[in-house]
Amino acid sequence: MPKKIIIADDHPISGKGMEAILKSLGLNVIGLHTNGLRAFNDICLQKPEYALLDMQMPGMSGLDILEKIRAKNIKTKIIIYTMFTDISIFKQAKELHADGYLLKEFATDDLKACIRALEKNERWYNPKLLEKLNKSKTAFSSELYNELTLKERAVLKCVANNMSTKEISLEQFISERTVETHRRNIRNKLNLSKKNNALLVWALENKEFFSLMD
Amino acid sequence: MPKKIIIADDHPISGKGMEAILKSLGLNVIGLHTNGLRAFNDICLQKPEYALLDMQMPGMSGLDILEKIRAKNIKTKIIIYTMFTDISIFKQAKELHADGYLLKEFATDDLKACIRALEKNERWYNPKLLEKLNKSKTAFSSELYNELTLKERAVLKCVANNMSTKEISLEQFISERTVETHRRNIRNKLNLSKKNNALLVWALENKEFFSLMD
DNA sequence: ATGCGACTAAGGGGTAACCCTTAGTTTTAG
DNA sequence: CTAAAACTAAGGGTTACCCCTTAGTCGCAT
Repeated sequence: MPKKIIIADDHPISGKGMEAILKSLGLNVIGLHTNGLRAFNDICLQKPEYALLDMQMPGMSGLDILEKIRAKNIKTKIIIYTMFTDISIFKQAKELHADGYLLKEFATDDLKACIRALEKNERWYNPKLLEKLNKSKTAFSSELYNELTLKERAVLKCVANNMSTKEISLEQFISERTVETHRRNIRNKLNLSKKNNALLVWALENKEFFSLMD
Repeated sequence: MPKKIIIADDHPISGKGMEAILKSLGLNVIGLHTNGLRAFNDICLQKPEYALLDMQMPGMSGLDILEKIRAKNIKTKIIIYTMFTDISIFKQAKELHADGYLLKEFATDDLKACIRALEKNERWYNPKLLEKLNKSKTAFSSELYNELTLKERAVLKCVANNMSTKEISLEQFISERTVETHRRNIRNKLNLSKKNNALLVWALENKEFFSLMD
């Protein structure tokens, strides 16, 4: 007996495409929604084996549905898919134990691989995203950040705004030489690589975390 | 007669805090929810003058609620607030014509200013975010990006990984001089400033958008 | 009082990323 | 077939960032 699946996609065309691929994989598409809330209700009602959910939907995102389905202890396996490689959404989906995570652009191949995995009771995530998540171990360490002195933090914030040493020296009322000293001390304290611009890259990537601290 | 307001905040403590501030501003808090969906239903039912919505909520984010309220033509003025200064969420909220946008850390002052503005039928957004949005005229423009040639896009991706000109030349099998030429052409096509590292900064900030394109 | 940490500053030198221009070769489109 | 793009490469120069080291002043705590 073919497995049942419900699709939720904001974009009707993309949804139809998914439906076609799933049918070609021998699945029984029993629902196709463009609205998150309706998809959620339908999943609760029909409890299909799988649900394929777009992230970008008005009302209720795929992630929202995933969370609520998990909370209700429904055993439908949830596959999330997105347009973009936003690592934070992927992280959330992983934490909520999504059963699959696909990228739209690789829909065909990803779907095949994912369905195969799900049938073996395995999870399947787009390998590009897994790799990306792995690489992003430049994670913010508040312990290291806390070792910075006040002046160093001020300089760091300037760096995060891509200010030059000269600009920083003017804003902070210190000489350019002093700014350079601070820069070096910051890099050392944060154990950054000796690559060029390593501090700038770190500052930009961790801006959100310290831009509002202190 | 005091204006009515409904609050939605994932975090009960933060919600209580908001409630206290709003009361001190003479508002009538008629609802306090920790769940997006319930808050949404309550707003539909009671149609208060204002709604104050947290972005981080399970089920339905403040943005989701904003969108659905607008779609239903309910005249409740929506104030969104967030913990972080994520510019993309702010942008979305602006596009959906949120009536207010606050940052949690400045809750007290922001709320006062915002309510005052709303009473004059004006919108109010946290000035820090407005400034940030303004500064980020480095915003991603797919039109401009589409003007880049294939080789230029390849080089841009390398830049976004903080690869040096030498490293790029080795990976792309071209001379360092050629990489430099590409870099300059990219900068010109994207209208980037002549600041040092402007390309690197742009590449890092827009990585998400082009990292998986083509 | 002394000694540590923070902050300041500088000398002297290296490399990477930018600036401007010119120009040859290939590919593609009219 | 020819002209416009795209891709390649280089000459020659400036600036900014980064390296290492030394060193003075200030405030605070043992």
